[in-house]
Amino acid sequence: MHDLAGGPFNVNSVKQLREVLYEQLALTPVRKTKTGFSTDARTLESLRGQHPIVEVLLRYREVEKLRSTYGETLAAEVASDGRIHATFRQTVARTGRLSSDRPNLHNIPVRTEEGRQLRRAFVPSPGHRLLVADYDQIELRVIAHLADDPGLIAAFAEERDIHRTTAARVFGVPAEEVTGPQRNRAKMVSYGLAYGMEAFGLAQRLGIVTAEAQEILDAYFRAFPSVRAHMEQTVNEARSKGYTETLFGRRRSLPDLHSPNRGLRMAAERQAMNAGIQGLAADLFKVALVRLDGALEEQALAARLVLQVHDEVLVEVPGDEEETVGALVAEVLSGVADAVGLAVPLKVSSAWGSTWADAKG
DNA sequence: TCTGTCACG
DNA sequence: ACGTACGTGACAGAC
Repeated sequence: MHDLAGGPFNVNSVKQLREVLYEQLALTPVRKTKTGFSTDARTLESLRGQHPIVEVLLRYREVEKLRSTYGETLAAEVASDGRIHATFRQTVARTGRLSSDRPNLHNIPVRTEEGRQLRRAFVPSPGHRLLVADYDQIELRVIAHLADDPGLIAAFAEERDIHRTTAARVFGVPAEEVTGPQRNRAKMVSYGLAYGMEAFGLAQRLGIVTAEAQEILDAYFRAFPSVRAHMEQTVNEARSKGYTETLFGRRRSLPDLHSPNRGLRMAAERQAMNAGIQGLAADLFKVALVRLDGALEEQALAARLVLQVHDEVLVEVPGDEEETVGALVAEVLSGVADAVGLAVPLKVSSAWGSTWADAKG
Protein backbone atom coordinates (compact mmCIF):
# COMPACT_ATOMS: atom_id res chain seq x y z
CA MET A 1 0.00 0.00 0.00
CA HIS A 2 2.91 2.35 0.84
CA ASP A 3 4.45 1.83 -2.56
CA LEU A 4 1.18 2.45 -4.32
CA ALA A 5 0.58 5.60 -2.28
CA GLY A 6 4.10 6.91 -2.60
CA GLY A 7 4.72 6.78 1.15
CA PRO A 8 3.54 5.35 4.47
CA PHE A 9 0.11 6.26 5.85
CA ASN A 10 -2.58 4.83 8.12
CA VAL A 11 -5.06 3.07 5.83
CA ASN A 12 -7.67 3.10 8.61
CA SER A 13 -7.61 6.88 8.73
CA VAL A 14 -10.18 8.35 6.38
CA LYS A 15 -8.48 11.71 6.72
CA GLN A 16 -5.10 10.38 5.59
CA LEU A 17 -6.70 8.26 2.90
CA ARG A 18 -8.42 11.34 1.47
CA GLU A 19 -5.07 13.08 1.16
CA VAL A 20 -3.56 10.09 -0.59
CA LEU A 21 -6.42 9.55 -3.03
CA TYR A 22 -7.52 13.06 -3.84
CA GLU A 23 -4.33 15.10 -3.37
CA GLN A 24 -1.23 12.97 -3.87
CA LEU A 25 -2.74 10.66 -6.49
CA ALA A 26 -5.17 13.31 -7.79
CA LEU A 27 -8.05 10.90 -8.35
CA THR A 28 -11.38 12.46 -9.24
CA PRO A 29 -13.59 12.81 -6.16
CA VAL A 30 -17.18 11.64 -6.61
CA ARG A 31 -19.15 12.28 -3.45
CA LYS A 32 -18.81 14.42 -0.36
CA THR A 33 -19.50 13.84 3.32
CA LYS A 34 -19.77 16.52 6.04
CA THR A 35 -16.02 16.64 6.45
CA GLY A 36 -14.65 16.05 2.97
CA PHE A 37 -14.62 13.73 0.02
CA SER A 38 -16.01 10.24 0.56
CA THR A 39 -13.85 7.12 0.50
CA ASP A 40 -16.55 4.53 1.03
CA ALA A 41 -16.88 1.32 -0.98
CA ARG A 42 -19.38 2.79 -3.41
CA THR A 43 -17.03 5.65 -4.19
CA LEU A 44 -14.04 3.34 -4.54
CA GLU A 45 -16.00 1.14 -6.95
CA SER A 46 -16.43 4.10 -9.24
CA LEU A 47 -12.72 4.98 -8.97
CA ARG A 48 -11.68 1.52 -10.10
CA GLY A 49 -9.31 1.67 -13.02
CA GLN A 50 -8.05 5.13 -12.17
CA HIS A 51 -5.25 3.74 -10.01
CA PRO A 52 -4.16 0.26 -8.84
CA ILE A 53 -4.42 1.28 -5.17
CA VAL A 54 -8.23 1.33 -5.39
CA GLU A 55 -8.55 -2.41 -5.87
CA VAL A 56 -6.16 -3.06 -2.99
CA LEU A 57 -8.11 -0.69 -0.74
CA LEU A 58 -11.42 -2.38 -1.45
CA ARG A 59 -9.94 -5.75 -0.61
CA TYR A 60 -8.30 -4.37 2.52
CA ARG A 61 -11.56 -2.86 3.75
CA GLU A 62 -13.32 -6.17 3.20
CA VAL A 63 -10.93 -8.33 5.19
CA GLU A 64 -10.28 -5.69 7.85
CA LYS A 65 -14.02 -5.44 8.53
CA LEU A 66 -14.22 -9.19 9.02
CA ARG A 67 -11.13 -9.26 11.22
CA SER A 68 -11.86 -6.28 13.45
CA THR A 69 -15.60 -6.70 13.94
CA TYR A 70 -16.08 -10.43 13.77
CA GLY A 71 -12.97 -12.60 13.77
CA GLU A 72 -11.17 -11.97 17.03
CA THR A 73 -13.88 -9.89 18.64
CA LEU A 74 -16.63 -12.46 18.36
CA ALA A 75 -14.37 -15.28 19.59
CA ALA A 76 -13.75 -13.26 22.75
CA GLU A 77 -17.51 -13.16 23.46
CA VAL A 78 -17.81 -16.91 23.90
CA ALA A 79 -18.82 -17.66 27.53
CA SER A 80 -17.63 -20.60 29.63
CA ASP A 81 -20.60 -22.65 28.46
CA GLY A 82 -19.33 -22.34 24.90
CA ARG A 83 -22.16 -20.02 23.89
CA ILE A 84 -22.46 -16.34 23.10
CA HIS A 85 -25.11 -14.64 25.23
CA ALA A 86 -26.02 -11.40 23.48
CA THR A 87 -28.48 -8.91 24.94
CA PHE A 88 -31.72 -8.54 23.01
CA ARG A 89 -33.22 -5.15 23.64
CA GLN A 90 -36.94 -4.50 23.37
CA THR A 91 -36.95 -0.74 23.74
CA VAL A 92 -34.28 0.54 21.38
CA ALA A 93 -35.58 0.23 17.82
CA ARG A 94 -38.32 2.80 17.24
CA THR A 95 -40.22 0.40 14.98
CA GLY A 96 -40.59 -2.39 17.51
CA ARG A 97 -37.84 -4.61 16.26
CA LEU A 98 -35.43 -6.11 18.76
CA SER A 99 -31.86 -4.93 18.73
CA SER A 100 -28.87 -7.05 19.76
CA ASP A 101 -25.70 -5.88 21.42
CA ARG A 102 -22.57 -7.16 23.21
CA PRO A 103 -22.28 -8.63 20.68
CA ASN A 104 -24.65 -7.72 17.86
CA LEU A 105 -25.78 -11.06 16.47
CA HIS A 106 -28.04 -9.37 13.94
CA ASN A 107 -25.28 -8.52 11.51
CA ILE A 108 -23.19 -11.67 11.20
CA PRO A 109 -21.90 -11.73 7.58
CA VAL A 110 -23.72 -13.75 4.95
CA ARG A 111 -23.43 -11.95 1.62
CA THR A 112 -19.87 -12.92 0.74
CA GLU A 113 -18.64 -16.50 0.92
CA GLU A 114 -15.63 -15.44 2.96
CA GLY A 115 -17.76 -13.63 5.52
CA ARG A 116 -20.30 -16.40 5.56
CA GLN A 117 -17.64 -18.78 6.81
CA LEU A 118 -17.99 -17.11 10.21
CA ARG A 119 -21.37 -18.78 10.50
CA ARG A 120 -19.61 -22.13 10.67
CA ALA A 121 -18.67 -21.22 14.23
CA PHE A 122 -22.35 -21.20 15.26
CA VAL A 123 -23.18 -24.81 16.02
CA PRO A 124 -25.83 -26.63 18.09
CA SER A 125 -25.14 -28.99 21.01
CA PRO A 126 -23.98 -32.52 20.15
CA GLY A 127 -26.89 -34.62 18.95
CA HIS A 128 -28.75 -31.55 17.69
CA ARG A 129 -29.12 -29.72 14.40
CA LEU A 130 -30.06 -26.12 13.71
CA LEU A 131 -33.37 -25.31 12.13
CA VAL A 132 -33.33 -21.91 10.43
CA ALA A 133 -36.75 -20.60 9.43
CA ASP A 134 -37.51 -17.23 7.89
CA TYR A 135 -40.43 -15.38 6.38
CA ASP A 136 -40.44 -14.80 2.62
CA GLN A 137 -40.99 -11.12 1.75
CA ILE A 138 -42.80 -10.39 5.00
CA GLU A 139 -42.66 -6.62 4.57
CA LEU A 140 -44.09 -6.78 1.08
CA ARG A 141 -46.91 -8.98 2.36
CA VAL A 142 -47.54 -6.48 5.13
CA ILE A 143 -47.73 -3.71 2.51
CA ALA A 144 -50.24 -5.77 0.53
CA HIS A 145 -52.36 -6.12 3.65
CA LEU A 146 -52.12 -2.53 4.86
CA ALA A 147 -52.75 -1.06 1.42
CA ASP A 148 -55.44 -3.66 0.79
CA ASP A 149 -54.20 -3.80 -2.80
CA PRO A 150 -56.16 -6.38 -4.85
CA GLY A 151 -53.30 -7.02 -7.29
CA LEU A 152 -50.69 -7.65 -4.62
CA ILE A 153 -53.09 -9.69 -2.49
CA ALA A 154 -54.00 -11.89 -5.47
CA ALA A 155 -50.35 -12.41 -6.35
CA PHE A 156 -49.53 -13.58 -2.84
CA ALA A 157 -52.69 -15.64 -2.53
CA GLU A 158 -51.77 -17.53 -5.68
CA GLU A 159 -48.19 -17.98 -4.42
CA ARG A 160 -46.81 -16.52 -7.62
CA ASP A 161 -43.23 -15.27 -7.92
CA ILE A 162 -44.05 -11.80 -6.62
CA HIS A 163 -41.18 -9.97 -8.31
CA ARG A 164 -41.95 -11.57 -11.66
CA THR A 165 -45.63 -10.74 -11.33
CA THR A 166 -44.80 -7.17 -10.35
CA ALA A 167 -42.39 -6.80 -13.27
CA ALA A 168 -45.01 -8.12 -15.68
CA ARG A 169 -47.51 -5.50 -14.56
CA VAL A 170 -44.99 -2.66 -14.37
CA PHE A 171 -43.40 -3.33 -17.76
CA GLY A 172 -46.56 -4.50 -19.44
CA VAL A 173 -45.36 -7.91 -20.60
CA PRO A 174 -46.61 -11.46 -19.96
CA ALA A 175 -45.11 -12.97 -16.81
CA GLU A 176 -43.26 -15.63 -18.77
CA GLU A 177 -41.53 -12.98 -20.87
CA VAL A 178 -40.12 -10.99 -17.94
CA THR A 179 -36.35 -10.66 -18.29
CA GLY A 180 -33.80 -10.92 -15.49
CA PRO A 181 -33.12 -7.17 -15.37
CA GLN A 182 -36.85 -6.41 -15.37
CA ARG A 183 -37.40 -8.72 -12.43
CA ASN A 184 -34.50 -7.13 -10.55
CA ARG A 185 -35.87 -3.66 -11.13
CA ALA A 186 -39.28 -4.68 -9.88
CA LYS A 187 -37.67 -6.22 -6.82
CA MET A 188 -35.76 -3.02 -6.10
CA VAL A 189 -38.96 -0.97 -6.41
CA SER A 190 -40.86 -3.32 -4.10
CA TYR A 191 -38.23 -3.11 -1.39
CA GLY A 192 -37.77 0.60 -1.84
CA LEU A 193 -41.48 1.14 -1.25
CA ALA A 194 -41.23 0.22 2.40
CA TYR A 195 -38.67 2.98 2.84
CA GLY A 196 -40.37 5.78 0.94
CA MET A 197 -37.82 5.68 -1.85
CA GLU A 198 -38.16 8.21 -4.67
CA ALA A 199 -37.09 8.21 -8.29
CA PHE A 200 -33.66 9.65 -7.52
CA GLY A 201 -32.84 6.86 -5.06
CA LEU A 202 -34.13 4.18 -7.39
CA ALA A 203 -32.05 5.63 -10.23
CA GLN A 204 -28.89 5.56 -8.08
CA ARG A 205 -29.39 1.94 -7.16
CA LEU A 206 -30.29 0.77 -10.64
CA GLY A 207 -27.67 2.85 -12.40
CA ILE A 208 -30.23 4.55 -14.63
CA VAL A 209 -31.29 8.17 -15.08
CA THR A 210 -33.89 9.69 -12.77
CA ALA A 211 -36.43 10.16 -15.55
CA GLU A 212 -36.39 6.47 -16.35
CA ALA A 213 -36.68 5.59 -12.65
CA GLN A 214 -39.64 7.95 -12.41
CA GLU A 215 -41.35 6.11 -15.27
CA ILE A 216 -40.86 2.80 -13.49
CA LEU A 217 -42.27 4.19 -10.25
CA ASP A 218 -45.23 5.73 -12.06
CA ALA A 219 -45.92 2.43 -13.76
CA TYR A 220 -45.75 0.67 -10.41
CA PHE A 221 -48.27 2.98 -8.81
CA ARG A 222 -50.56 2.68 -11.83
CA ALA A 223 -50.43 -1.09 -11.43
CA PHE A 224 -50.87 -1.03 -7.66
CA PRO A 225 -52.73 2.24 -6.94
CA SER A 226 -53.75 1.31 -3.41
CA VAL A 227 -50.12 1.28 -2.37
CA ARG A 228 -49.62 4.95 -3.14
CA ALA A 229 -52.94 5.81 -1.53
CA HIS A 230 -51.91 3.95 1.60
CA MET A 231 -48.58 5.75 1.82
CA GLU A 232 -50.24 9.14 1.45
CA GLN A 233 -52.92 8.32 3.97
CA THR A 234 -50.35 7.05 6.45
CA VAL A 235 -48.34 10.27 6.29
CA ASN A 236 -51.45 12.47 6.51
CA GLU A 237 -52.76 10.61 9.49
CA ALA A 238 -49.40 10.73 11.24
CA ARG A 239 -49.20 14.45 10.57
CA SER A 240 -52.52 15.15 12.26
CA LYS A 241 -52.05 12.73 15.16
CA GLY A 242 -48.34 13.31 15.70
CA TYR A 243 -47.61 9.60 15.63
CA THR A 244 -48.04 6.40 13.61
CA GLU A 245 -49.66 3.29 14.99
CA THR A 246 -49.40 -0.39 13.99
CA LEU A 247 -52.26 -2.87 14.04
CA PHE A 248 -51.06 -3.94 17.47
CA GLY A 249 -51.21 -0.36 18.73
CA ARG A 250 -47.49 0.29 18.68
CA ARG A 251 -47.01 4.03 18.36
CA ARG A 252 -44.12 6.00 17.00
CA SER A 253 -44.00 9.69 17.68
CA LEU A 254 -42.90 11.79 14.69
CA PRO A 255 -42.73 15.46 15.68
CA ASP A 256 -40.46 16.24 12.72
CA LEU A 257 -43.45 15.89 10.40
CA HIS A 258 -44.03 19.54 11.37
CA SER A 259 -40.41 20.63 11.21
CA PRO A 260 -39.64 23.83 9.29
CA ASN A 261 -36.52 22.03 8.05
CA ARG A 262 -37.37 20.40 4.75
CA GLY A 263 -34.80 17.60 5.07
CA LEU A 264 -36.00 16.62 8.54
CA ARG A 265 -39.61 16.83 7.46
CA MET A 266 -39.13 14.58 4.46
CA ALA A 267 -37.12 12.10 6.51
CA ALA A 268 -40.00 11.98 9.01
CA GLU A 269 -42.43 11.30 6.16
CA ARG A 270 -40.34 8.31 5.08
CA GLN A 271 -40.20 7.15 8.70
CA ALA A 272 -43.97 7.41 8.91
CA MET A 273 -44.37 5.23 5.81
CA ASN A 274 -41.85 2.70 7.09
CA ALA A 275 -42.91 2.51 10.75
CA GLY A 276 -46.22 0.78 10.13
CA ILE A 277 -44.65 -1.72 7.75
CA GLN A 278 -41.47 -2.64 9.61
CA GLY A 279 -43.41 -2.33 12.86
CA LEU A 280 -46.21 -4.70 11.93
CA ALA A 281 -43.71 -7.23 10.58
CA ALA A 282 -41.82 -6.98 13.88
CA ASP A 283 -45.00 -7.34 15.93
CA LEU A 284 -46.11 -10.39 13.97
CA PHE A 285 -42.73 -12.03 14.36
CA LYS A 286 -42.62 -11.39 18.09
CA VAL A 287 -46.06 -12.97 18.51
CA ALA A 288 -44.74 -15.97 16.59
CA LEU A 289 -41.69 -16.25 18.87
CA VAL A 290 -43.80 -16.17 22.01
CA ARG A 291 -46.16 -18.79 20.61
CA LEU A 292 -43.30 -20.97 19.46
CA ASP A 293 -41.60 -20.87 22.83
CA GLY A 294 -44.94 -21.69 24.47
CA ALA A 295 -45.62 -24.58 22.11
CA LEU A 296 -42.20 -26.15 22.72
CA GLU A 297 -42.84 -25.93 26.46
CA GLU A 298 -46.39 -27.23 26.24
CA GLN A 299 -45.42 -30.21 24.12
CA ALA A 300 -42.48 -30.94 26.43
CA LEU A 301 -40.02 -30.68 23.56
CA ALA A 302 -36.31 -30.25 24.23
CA ALA A 303 -35.81 -28.02 21.18
CA ARG A 304 -34.88 -24.46 22.09
CA LEU A 305 -35.01 -21.06 20.44
CA VAL A 306 -31.44 -19.81 20.24
CA LEU A 307 -31.54 -16.68 18.08
CA GLN A 308 -33.80 -14.36 16.13
CA VAL A 309 -32.72 -12.04 13.31
CA HIS A 310 -35.73 -9.82 12.49
CA ASP A 311 -37.60 -12.24 10.24
CA GLU A 312 -35.60 -15.38 10.92
CA VAL A 313 -35.39 -17.77 13.85
CA LEU A 314 -32.75 -20.35 14.79
CA VAL A 315 -33.89 -23.38 16.76
CA GLU A 316 -31.63 -26.01 18.26
CA VAL A 317 -33.35 -29.34 17.76
CA PRO A 318 -32.42 -32.83 19.06
CA GLY A 319 -32.36 -35.55 16.41
CA ASP A 320 -35.55 -37.28 17.53
CA GLU A 321 -37.60 -34.08 17.39
CA GLU A 322 -36.70 -32.91 13.89
CA GLU A 323 -39.90 -33.94 12.23
CA THR A 324 -42.16 -32.55 14.97
CA VAL A 325 -40.32 -29.29 15.45
CA GLY A 326 -39.84 -28.70 11.73
CA ALA A 327 -43.58 -28.85 11.22
CA LEU A 328 -44.35 -26.88 14.39
CA VAL A 329 -42.08 -23.96 13.54
CA ALA A 330 -43.52 -23.58 10.03
CA GLU A 331 -47.06 -23.84 11.37
CA VAL A 332 -46.58 -21.33 14.18
CA LEU A 333 -44.78 -18.78 12.02
CA SER A 334 -47.33 -18.85 9.19
CA GLY A 335 -50.12 -19.14 11.76
CA VAL A 336 -49.80 -15.60 13.04
CA ALA A 337 -51.33 -14.42 9.75
CA ASP A 338 -54.71 -15.82 10.79
CA ALA A 339 -54.30 -14.43 14.27
CA VAL A 340 -54.55 -10.87 13.01
CA GLY A 341 -56.69 -11.54 9.97
CA LEU A 342 -53.91 -10.75 7.54
CA ALA A 343 -55.21 -10.52 3.99
CA VAL A 344 -52.28 -12.53 2.63
CA PRO A 345 -50.67 -15.81 3.67
CA LEU A 346 -47.27 -15.73 5.37
CA LYS A 347 -44.83 -18.02 3.61
CA VAL A 348 -42.04 -19.58 5.66
CA SER A 349 -38.83 -21.14 4.35
CA SER A 350 -36.91 -23.60 6.50
CA ALA A 351 -33.51 -25.21 6.27
CA TRP A 352 -31.48 -27.56 8.43
CA GLY A 353 -27.78 -27.51 9.13
CA SER A 354 -25.09 -28.73 11.47
CA THR A 355 -23.83 -25.13 11.45
CA TRP A 356 -25.54 -21.81 10.77
CA ALA A 357 -23.61 -21.57 7.49
CA ASP A 358 -24.95 -24.91 6.27
CA ALA A 359 -28.60 -24.13 6.89
CA LYS A 360 -29.44 -22.50 3.61
CA GLY A 361 -32.42 -23.14 1.47
C1' DT B 1 -18.04 12.21 21.78
C1' DC B 2 -18.58 12.62 16.91
C1' DT B 3 -17.82 10.95 12.14
C1' DG B 4 -17.23 7.73 8.54
C1' DT B 5 -17.61 3.24 7.32
C1' DC B 6 -19.87 -1.23 6.87
C1' DA B 7 -22.08 -5.67 8.63
C1' DC B 8 -27.18 -7.40 8.82
C1' DG B 9 -32.72 -7.48 8.01
C1' DA C 1 -33.82 23.73 -6.97
C1' DC C 2 -33.86 21.37 -3.21
C1' DG C 3 -32.12 16.15 -0.88
C1' DT C 4 -32.91 12.02 -2.12
C1' DA C 5 -34.42 4.35 1.37
C1' DC C 6 -36.08 2.36 6.74
C1' DG C 7 -34.06 0.07 11.16
C1' DT C 8 -29.91 -1.29 13.96
C1' DG C 9 -24.43 -1.87 16.47
C1' DA C 10 -19.28 -2.05 16.24
C1' DC C 11 -14.91 -0.39 15.04
C1' DA C 12 -11.19 3.03 14.14
C1' DG C 13 -9.62 7.57 14.06
C1' DA C 14 -10.17 12.53 14.87
C1' DC C 15 -11.04 16.01 18.04
